[in-house]
Amino acid sequence: MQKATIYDIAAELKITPSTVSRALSDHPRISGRTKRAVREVADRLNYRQNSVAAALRSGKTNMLGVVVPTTDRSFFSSVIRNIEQVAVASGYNVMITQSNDEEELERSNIDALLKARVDGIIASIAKWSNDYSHFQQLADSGVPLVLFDRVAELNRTSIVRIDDYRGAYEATAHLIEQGCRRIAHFAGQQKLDIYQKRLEGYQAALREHGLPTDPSLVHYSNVKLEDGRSGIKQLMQLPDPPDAIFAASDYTAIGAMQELKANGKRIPEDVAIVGFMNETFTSFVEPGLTSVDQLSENMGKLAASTVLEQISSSRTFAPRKVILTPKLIVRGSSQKSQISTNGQKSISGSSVGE
Amino acid sequence: MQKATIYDIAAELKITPSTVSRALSDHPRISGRTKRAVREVADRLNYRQNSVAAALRSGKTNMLGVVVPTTDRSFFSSVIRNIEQVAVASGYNVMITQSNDEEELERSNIDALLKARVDGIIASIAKWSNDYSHFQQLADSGVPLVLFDRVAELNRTSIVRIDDYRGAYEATAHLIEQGCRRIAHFAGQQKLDIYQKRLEGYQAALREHGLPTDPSLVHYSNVKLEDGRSGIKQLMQLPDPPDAIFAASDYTAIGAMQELKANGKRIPEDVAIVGFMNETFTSFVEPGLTSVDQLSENMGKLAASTVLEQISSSRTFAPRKVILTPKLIVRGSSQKSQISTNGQKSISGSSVGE
DNA sequence: CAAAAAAATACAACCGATTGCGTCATTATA
DNA sequence: TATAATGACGCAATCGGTTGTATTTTTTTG
Repeated sequence: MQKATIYDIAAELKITPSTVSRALSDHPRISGRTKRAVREVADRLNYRQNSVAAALRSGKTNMLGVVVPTTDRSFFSSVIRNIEQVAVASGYNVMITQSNDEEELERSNIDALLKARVDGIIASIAKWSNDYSHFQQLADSGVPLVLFDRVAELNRTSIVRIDDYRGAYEATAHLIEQGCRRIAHFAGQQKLDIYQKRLEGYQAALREHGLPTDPSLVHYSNVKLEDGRSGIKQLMQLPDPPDAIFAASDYTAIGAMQELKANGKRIPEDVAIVGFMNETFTSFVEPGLTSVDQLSENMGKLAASTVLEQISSSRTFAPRKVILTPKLIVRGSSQKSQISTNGQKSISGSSVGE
Repeated sequence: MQKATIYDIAAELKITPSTVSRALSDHPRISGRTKRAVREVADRLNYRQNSVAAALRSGKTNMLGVVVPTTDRSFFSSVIRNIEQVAVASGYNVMITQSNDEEELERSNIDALLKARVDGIIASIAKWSNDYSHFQQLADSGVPLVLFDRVAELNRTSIVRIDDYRGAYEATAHLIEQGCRRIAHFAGQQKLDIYQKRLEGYQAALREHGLPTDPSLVHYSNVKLEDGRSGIKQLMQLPDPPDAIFAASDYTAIGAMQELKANGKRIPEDVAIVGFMNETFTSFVEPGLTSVDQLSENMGKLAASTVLEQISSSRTFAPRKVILTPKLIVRGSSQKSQISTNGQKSISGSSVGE
């Protein structure tokens, strides 16, 4: 039993395929009687439109391509989840590809998406990509492109990100408010803009609160859990060890927390900690890890709606920069003064502009 | 600047599109000289095959469809990650859809995948699906179908799952070995086979170790975190409260852990806990949560390779049942006797059969 | 009731590859 | 040298819809 086509329906009703096609898409110039008849037969034959054929002729696949470093980090999977929801609501499907943070895979993923003729692409740049020419080419070739979180300033490219600077600033300021005076920073790959901004926000907060910015308190790494542990080992050997840590990633923060505990340090009394990302587990550890929430849901939804807009207004579209204001979720790991007991105090807000 | 087609290449070289097509696909009956010339022009024109057109003609899209309840649970996102890896290695792309555990969305997702003419489908059944006819139809219509984790026994359908019974049995037996005698079970929706099997494994372990199976110790829920908390509240009011919990989900286990701590109970001394799923956070909480690992990586890889095989051996394929043996990851939450200090003791193995 | 206007449907090209088969040019064989 | 056997490529149909335009049918109008 082959799949039914519009030709089968047309033959059965002794009308032409074009009429069937129009009837199915509710074209105004087809009579109600014909439409009903067509739908009836279509149902009976279990007809399902062949989107491949439709895409070939119409030039629209109704597919969105997504390139992320990996799907199994809760931040990315949450973004994906929300992209998919928005896409489906607009009749689009989503193709997911992973770069494993490698430039080569990133390139070949883009290639595959281009071959599949997706209508638009949403991506977050691989950690080890040195060169963004593949993205720039993409954008220049007219494919709507939206970068999120790990972005780069490219022509014809929209961006959805959080204000990393501000997130870092607020996190650091929060630690200062809690009475911390020697605050260390676990920084990420400075190649990525997000980690640069976080470092800058951290430094600015120190300066504006009249604290010195001691370079020996900044520890650079790949922000994995182990990096947090080794970072602490180093820092604790300083003549004047830190009384707080602001980590650019929750994983590093957790590693730091584990190592500190192993050394008998109390958190937050001896060392307060703030992470970044607000991963699921932050609320499960003890004490709860204060963290900067990246608004993955909004990010996914905005990335999707932006690329959809860009698709529909094809030529005349001005790339959009959306910068969300992250939200500091305060938990036990940083709360020296017991101001609130519910364990969640937050600064928030979000802005969309230029 | 329009996208280049094989016609453009053909025109430039004064040969026919069919020759170009064959040259690009390295057809043996095209001369090396022509192939080189074609590739050179293709590169220069930045040609990229239009897979939509190729798919229409050849009847193969080289796309796999995936239906999961959600992408933002680490188990599913890990499976997805591995599916994608295997798929890409074989020249396939992956379309992801989410059912949100709803039957209606699950149906419409399948519909979308069918319209897109994916070559095969990998799915994990939605929690609230009462009726699996949409999957059976799918399989009957000849689309290669592989179900994983949350499976159902359907015709023409391959299955990749873990031995939930055994996982539960080992988990429970482990608790018994640790000296626990009143072991409660936080069970999931019995509609789903996986939760039934876990309950059965739990009961079997009790029986075979000469322990009574007390129905009041089994608490049914949707296995969310809150269900763990409320479950504990109930159980602790029993005249003879449990000294151990085997939860069908890590989330419930965490909830239980939190509630127990809030009541001043020590873990594992007063109450030992074992979860199921081995989510990332299990190693971050304190004490570490002993859990049954579901081998998400293997599951993803096997699901993908199975559906790929099924695609290539289309007609003659006998559905395969793959049952993986889960692995109990022992951590602090269940370790009363301090046998090993590394915090990880495990039973393991994996079998492929039937 | 004939002509004009509107409504409904038919015709046919097209999207960009793939592929079975036919054809011509070479080379090998007798 | 005539003929068979290869090799290399061209021809044209095809996949299943979509869509601009032509045509027929129906309704409206004078």
